[in-house]
Amino acid sequence: MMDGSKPKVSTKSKRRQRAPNAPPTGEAMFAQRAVKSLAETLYQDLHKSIVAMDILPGTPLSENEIAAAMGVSRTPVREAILRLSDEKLVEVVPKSGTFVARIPVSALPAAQIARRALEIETTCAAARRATKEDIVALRDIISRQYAIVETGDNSDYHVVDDELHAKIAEIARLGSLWDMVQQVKTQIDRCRKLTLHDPGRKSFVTVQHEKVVDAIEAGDEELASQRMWDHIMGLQLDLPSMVQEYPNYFIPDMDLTAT
Amino acid sequence: MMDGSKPKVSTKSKRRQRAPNAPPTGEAMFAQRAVKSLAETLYQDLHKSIVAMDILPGTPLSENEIAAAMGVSRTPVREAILRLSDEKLVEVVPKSGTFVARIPVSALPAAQIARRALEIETTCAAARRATKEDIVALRDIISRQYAIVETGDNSDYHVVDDELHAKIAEIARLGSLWDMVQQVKTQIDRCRKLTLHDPGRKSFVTVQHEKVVDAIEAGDEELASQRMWDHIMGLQLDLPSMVQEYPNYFIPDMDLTAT
DNA sequence: CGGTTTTAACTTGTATATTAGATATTGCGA
DNA sequence: TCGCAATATCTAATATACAAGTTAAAACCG
Repeated sequence: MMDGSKPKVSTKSKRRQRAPNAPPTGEAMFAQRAVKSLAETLYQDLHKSIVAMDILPGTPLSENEIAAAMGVSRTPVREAILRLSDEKLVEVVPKSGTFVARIPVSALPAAQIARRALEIETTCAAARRATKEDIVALRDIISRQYAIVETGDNSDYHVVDDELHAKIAEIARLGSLWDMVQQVKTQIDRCRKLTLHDPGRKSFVTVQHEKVVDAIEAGDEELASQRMWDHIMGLQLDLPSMVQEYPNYFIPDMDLTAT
Repeated sequence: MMDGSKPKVSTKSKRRQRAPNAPPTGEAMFAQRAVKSLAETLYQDLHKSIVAMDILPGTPLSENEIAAAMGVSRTPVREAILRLSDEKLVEVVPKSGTFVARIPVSALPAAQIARRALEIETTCAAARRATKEDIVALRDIISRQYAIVETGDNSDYHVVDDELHAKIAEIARLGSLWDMVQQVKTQIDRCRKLTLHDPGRKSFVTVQHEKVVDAIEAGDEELASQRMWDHIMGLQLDLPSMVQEYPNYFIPDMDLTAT
């Protein structure tokens, strides 16, 4: 590199210099992320698999294996795993191994409480702000839920369920609260995959949804939040028996006999 | 790679084989993370600098520059930046640059609401569970706050402030809620750095803290949460004037004239 | 001199190589 | 057979190298 064959005079060394405190000006800022990075894709895939309990807690995840299996290098795999580690979906043990995270028992009641608090707030705000168009959108989602209940197709119900909650948050202009709910909800979702679901429950839940929307339409904050409360509290996990049945999937960091 | 010069007979290929669904058994699991990884250190440093507004929104962050300055490779720097990106503290524009994130205006009211909801929940639970020892610990923190108020040392007050809220969450056995609060609080904290603080305010806040603790000691959920509400709502940011004064530090993704 | 094109230097994204630590197996000695 | 030490081979952590894309300044042209 020390050769003297520079085409002309050395071009004054400093070329591109961005002014300090200059936000990006180029067009890349507006790109719609047409191509997801490999790391992003891998992250989404792994996230989905872990939350769906397709990969069970405790399962070793090898960066090398995944990289080889997906035909990419370790770097994007690693970046995906680090993100999952921040979300407590994998446990990285330095120099030793990476494992699908076991579910910390203590996180489950806390998650339920946090979710309840956030969704109540969201529901109240939605009841205050909802327009006629918003109500139409909500009822559309509910009708799609009823359609799924009819067909009995299990897989898609929770997606539309989430869609409703997301829409309520959007109406409340509190989308970021729904993002938080989604985060805390993941461990609960993983638990739910461990239990068989009452087939009549989906119908029951949809009716609950409808009642919430009724109250939002009426602008009755109190009633709407009460109904949302009932809806969320309706999901009760039998922790002790679950932990007993699948001890390897949990971190028993809480006394289950206590409150 | 196709050579046939394997040293001996291939040693039965499979050696170390970890049983499926086997959580880690080694001692590394219990290591107290004696040595923080470079990535972790860099993350903490950058996080601190950004939240303290030592690095202003819009400032370009070059992975190469940081790596060179710290005498490490790009890899740990990159991992730190990716984490900050997940927390919305930096904006990464692919193939273009990385910048200290501007503050999304819409996130601020939402953060306030989320924080309020979570801390109310925490305070109620703490009022139910607090023991005599817990109250002693809380009062100790408050006395340290008063000490800081006396000296007028600005820098450490917010640390002890956070300590109190963290302790309340710990008493409530809802530490994870405090973790969530800390996350949403960061953008608010960055804003607060932009405004001069009333020197009498610290004293006022400490009195509020004391009143909250009084209510917790009395086991009065209602009163405690009411006082916590007042305490949290006492912090009002004058968004319009802040955005006007520092337009480059904000993303104006919300109509400030509306509610 | 103004507008356009070229181009080189900068960016992050990904791939590969090296390093250092953890651990299950192995082999040895009692 | 049991306990223990040696070691091979796994792991994640870090370093380096390369590729693909962006952008601002320089070169060119009118």
